Amino acid sequence: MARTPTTHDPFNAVAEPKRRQLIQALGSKELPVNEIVALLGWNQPTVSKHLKVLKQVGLVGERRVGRQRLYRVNAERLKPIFDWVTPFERYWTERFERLDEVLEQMKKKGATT
Amino acid sequence: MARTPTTHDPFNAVAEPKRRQLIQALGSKELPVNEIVALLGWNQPTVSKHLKVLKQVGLVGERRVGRQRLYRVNAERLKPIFDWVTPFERYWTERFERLDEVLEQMKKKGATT
DNA sequence: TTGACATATTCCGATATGGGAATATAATAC
DNA sequence: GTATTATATTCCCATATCGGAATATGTCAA
Repeated sequence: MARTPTTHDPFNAVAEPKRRQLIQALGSKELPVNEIVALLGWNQPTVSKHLKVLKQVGLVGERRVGRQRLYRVNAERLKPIFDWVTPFERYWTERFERLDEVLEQMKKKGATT
Repeated sequence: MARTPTTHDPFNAVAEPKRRQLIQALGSKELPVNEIVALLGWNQPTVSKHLKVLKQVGLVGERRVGRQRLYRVNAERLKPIFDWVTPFERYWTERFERLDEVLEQMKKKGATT
């Protein structure tokens, strides 16, 4: 067996740095390939190919208008990644402060020291 | 050029489903290869190989104790993924409710209608 | 039609992957 | 030293990948 295909799921699609850039560049805007090319400075086939992968995984949507194809991010498809990684947030965030908060609350309630 | 190597960054390392399972299985525990094998039901070389990749990217740490090697997750290395994906949360979460909250607040302040 | 513009596809090659099977290394016990 | 346990490494192979260059498709305009 080989590596999991890039089109298998959002995790694999987004492993490619350029594909992440692409998604970020799009943001909430809807852009024609044209402008993406200008924006990122890659050559057109490169952009089209990456868009194809992203479309196959459902990470972007496509709308045809005249000779153009307008692409937009389909953010919901990123949720699996978010959901998988979020539980680990507590290990690097100072949101251990939540614990501190609780302790602070208890102090207040207990009033005198 | 070929695909970005799995050992290049957390994104690529975690693209492999088994590697995600592995990380989840470890959680905050520290386990010897032994138990990981039992826990996941894969064969030992498979586990070792995946651990190797994860270690190279810094996603797990290793501690030697006797003949065993205890592995633990290095959660901070997941932060880049979290940071990249988090900005998109607003597109699928009902935390648009934040907006609603604000509007609600304004209503209250403005009192009458 | 012909041409120009917008985008997609094909062909190529170098490269790494992940699994299985077998084997190597390391550490402890006897 | 020898056996045993714990883990890592090597070899092999089918399979995708990404980029570049060239080319194909599609749509509008004159």
